[in-house]
Amino acid sequence: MRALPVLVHVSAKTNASRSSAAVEDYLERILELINTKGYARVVDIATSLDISQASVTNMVQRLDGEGLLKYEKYRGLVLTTAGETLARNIARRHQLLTDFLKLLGVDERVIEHDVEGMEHHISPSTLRAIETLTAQLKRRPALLARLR
Amino acid sequence: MRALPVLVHVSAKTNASRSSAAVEDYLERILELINTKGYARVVDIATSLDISQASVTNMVQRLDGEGLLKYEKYRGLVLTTAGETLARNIARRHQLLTDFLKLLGVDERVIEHDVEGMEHHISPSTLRAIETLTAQLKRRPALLARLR
DNA sequence: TAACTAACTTAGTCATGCCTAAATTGGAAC
DNA sequence: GTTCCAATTTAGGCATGACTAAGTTAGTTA
Repeated sequence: MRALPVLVHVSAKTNASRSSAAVEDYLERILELINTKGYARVVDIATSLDISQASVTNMVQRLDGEGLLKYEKYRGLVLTTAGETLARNIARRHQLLTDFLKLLGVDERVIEHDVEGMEHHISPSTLRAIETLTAQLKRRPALLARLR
Repeated sequence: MRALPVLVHVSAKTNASRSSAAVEDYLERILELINTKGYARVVDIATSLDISQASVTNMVQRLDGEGLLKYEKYRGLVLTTAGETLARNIARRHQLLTDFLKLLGVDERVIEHDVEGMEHHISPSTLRAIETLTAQLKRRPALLARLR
């Protein structure tokens, strides 16, 4: 009697768990819209990200397929628990990076540009390191003064 | 007699001057290969970047078109002055970011991954700020010790 | 309830940057 | 000089994520 074959190491990462930069941008903005306006329609997302409504419809359908939000044609969308958790993490990362660069005296416009580019490529451990550094810097005004 | 119309602010950025992440990756690696092996063939670049030779041929032809290197079919390539200058700047940025994260105690593997992702999105002014910060940190062992 | 219109969806296209498979080139060895 | 073969190029394709144009939906207003 042979042992049954066993699936070793069943994908620790599901398809949905590795999100692209575009997916992260959408989720981040959707959460922000919901927090400020109370809702996020296709047209709101499109305006906010400065892309076409058609592109947003496509992506929103995809995010629904990935279980990050619930979407009903013509009716609107809400983030799922998974989607909201992910969006919050993305937003937090964005905020931490912004705070860090602010501390260094980088110009606001440049901060926005750079953070939007960088944020999708920063690992949790790097983020933690920057968080720690930021905290330490905040209590060293003398050092901060030297950074300009 | 009317004044002639004048073109104000003639594009400070030529087409070639805004390089994509892919272009930067290629230039960076080509310079590195030339510095270590003395040359950079299509096959070397392909192996080093872990992409196909066909893709490298395409990109190399494009970089030639953009004036960043001189390429002769089947014969090889050399960086132009513009290409080498750009490549050096990219390499320097890469090094600065690596040094910075090293100082924070981030794991080498993570540094490599994150720097490769981030480097294409960092403005000169942000880079300068990080450079200054790194220099200051280097002379504060007590503070550095706290970052772990 | 019929028309209007903002919001939305569908269909088809494009650029980037990668791929594989199938030629082609040219230097080395015979 | 032929043959061989590693390096290279060409041709054709694919995924992502954007676009425009054209058609659909549904809430509002007359």
